[in-house]
Amino acid sequence: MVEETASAALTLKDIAREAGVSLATVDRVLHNRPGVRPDTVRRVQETIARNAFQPHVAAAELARGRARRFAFVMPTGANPFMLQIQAYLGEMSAWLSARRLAVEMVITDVFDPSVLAASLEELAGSEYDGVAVVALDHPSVRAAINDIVDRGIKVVTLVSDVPSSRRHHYVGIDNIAAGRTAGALVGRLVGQRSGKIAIIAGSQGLRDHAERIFGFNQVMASEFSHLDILPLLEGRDEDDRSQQLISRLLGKHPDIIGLYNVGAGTQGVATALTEAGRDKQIVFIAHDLTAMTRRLLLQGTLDVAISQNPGHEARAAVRVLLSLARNEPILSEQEKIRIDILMRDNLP
Amino acid sequence: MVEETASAALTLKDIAREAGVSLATVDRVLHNRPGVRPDTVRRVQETIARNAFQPHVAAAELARGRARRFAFVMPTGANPFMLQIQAYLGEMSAWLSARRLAVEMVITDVFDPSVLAASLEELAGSEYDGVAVVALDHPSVRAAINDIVDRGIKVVTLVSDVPSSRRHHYVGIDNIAAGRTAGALVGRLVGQRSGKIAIIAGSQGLRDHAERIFGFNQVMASEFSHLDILPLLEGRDEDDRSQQLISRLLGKHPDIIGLYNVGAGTQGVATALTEAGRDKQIVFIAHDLTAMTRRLLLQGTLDVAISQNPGHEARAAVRVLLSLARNEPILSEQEKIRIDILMRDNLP
DNA sequence: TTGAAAGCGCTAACAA
DNA sequence: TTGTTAGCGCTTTCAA
Repeated sequence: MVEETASAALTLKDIAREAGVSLATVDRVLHNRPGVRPDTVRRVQETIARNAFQPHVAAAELARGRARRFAFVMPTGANPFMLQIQAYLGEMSAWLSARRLAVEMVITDVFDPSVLAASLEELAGSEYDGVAVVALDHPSVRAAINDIVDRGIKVVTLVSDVPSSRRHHYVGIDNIAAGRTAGALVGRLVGQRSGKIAIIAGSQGLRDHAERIFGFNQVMASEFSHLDILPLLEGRDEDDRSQQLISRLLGKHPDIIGLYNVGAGTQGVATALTEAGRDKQIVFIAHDLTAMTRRLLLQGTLDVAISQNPGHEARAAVRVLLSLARNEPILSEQEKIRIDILMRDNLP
Repeated sequence: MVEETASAALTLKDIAREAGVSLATVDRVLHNRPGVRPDTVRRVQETIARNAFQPHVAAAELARGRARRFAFVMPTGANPFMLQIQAYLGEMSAWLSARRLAVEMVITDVFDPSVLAASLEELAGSEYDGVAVVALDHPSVRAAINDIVDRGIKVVTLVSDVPSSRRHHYVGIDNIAAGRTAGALVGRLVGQRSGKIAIIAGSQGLRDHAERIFGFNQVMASEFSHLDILPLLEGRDEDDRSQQLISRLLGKHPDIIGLYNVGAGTQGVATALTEAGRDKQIVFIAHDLTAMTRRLLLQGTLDVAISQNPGHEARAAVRVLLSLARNEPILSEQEKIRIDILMRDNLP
């Protein structure tokens, strides 16, 4: 039994002939370009629809000539997750250049709203077809994003969103759901035991951290209200500071049974746990898969890493920008970033 | 700070000029076609390498003219996971036809080795550029796959592998690791409690089921040896039969605390659990995300669904076949199928 | 408001 | 063994 899923190949010429116009006119209609009588537009559109005509992307890309240029605005510093995204973009270079796509990195301090906004404003005046940006949610950043959009450049926010802007797409996870997932896992994995749960974040000022904390607390309050949540610590995503804070906390509370690290600094937290000799008794959940969290998972110090796939995010951002630039529909199911639960046995 | 990742665009013509040969010769070398002096081959290859030349895929695709045809050999019957894969292929139809790719379904009884082998042999004589097949691991199937490969057709196994064949690629998960993941989750989620663990599969004869059982037992024996694993039940992936078997088992053992369903029939198992009023006390883990398992997760009957993303598998199979057909490298990180752990809060 | 025509960078058939 | 050349199906001037 054989079933067809794709049909024979019509071309622009076929449509032109059937609609009784020239190639150029069909092209104009296809791209909503001006200079065609409404009447003609309708006739051509009908012909296109009637034949379910799909223009050949390869031909379009070739005829276009000009290469597409995308800019990725990424943070300075050694954040391993961001470095992984950049690494995957690097690995795509052959794929990109075979398609005449150019991806350029713009490294800037995304945590300073005025610096980020300035970098973005610069891009607004540039020749880019699209921009992916790890965006801080701040009014001046929002304004800068809207400026870029107004210039006809496609914009996707990456990892961190600015929902109030007019960006075309967000590539990243739902951080509230990620926090809820962490909460559910802590609650489930501590089992019947009762005791205290510690939570440490980089800073409550970071939107993604705040959202994760919100989701976490939501679940703890509604489903595990017998557990005692300790006040939030802020480790600024630094190992040393996180280690000190957790060491002190462990000293004060001998009955901690669960620990959630919302941001970075996981190595510091892990060190505090092992030094106190309590890494096996305390359920420890953190974010992101790096060489370090992988090692901690394998040795059992870390119970679960909640992560988003950096390779997928990198590729999804490129694909979405490309689809937007080509005015193609986006395969939204494909581009949705999942919240991965990684344990020792399903490590990729 | 701006960093380039892709370079300016050379063309075949540039390479031809620099190597002192014609377009056609460069093309021959590029595709390892015969009829070029070894000497010339080397010179051209050096020029290509020196310039890191990447031929423009769009131009190649366009010049080639002929559309590529892929066949997907999928099982008869109403297996929801397989239907989801087919559905995602359907959703890709605009994407496919814009690239002049044709995907055709060949529905056959993949569980009968002779029927499957016969279907495959038929494809060997066909005009397909590539075949994706949900393959039973059996000598005659292996032989049929090798025949197809010998005809120059690209083959990927989908969901279920035949590692001993010469298929070009496998798109699916590591089922041993999936079983291990299930074991680790059951063991962790039952907590301090001690009691019995039930396990039911479709059939031990199915390779993926056998592998999952193997992985599950491995983890239970090494890490949760205090738990008592009951003998394996075989529900033939049918709801009714699974329900009966589990009902009887629950009646016999009041101290069951965990239950792992390796294959389909999850609805039957869930019904047995709820009818016995024990769905909240027993940790229940099953496979695949469907409307039904989603509902069971949300209502708390099912604790975890271990799944592989059918949309990703469908797209990965197409992309891999396409890359193979074009002799492009495969982005292996992208095409690797992950073992997803899905709980209520990270449902996609 | 519409159409004609010259490519884009390859592939493949044919010629030399 | 190598080269020449006519397209592939679009986009984009330029002309009408």
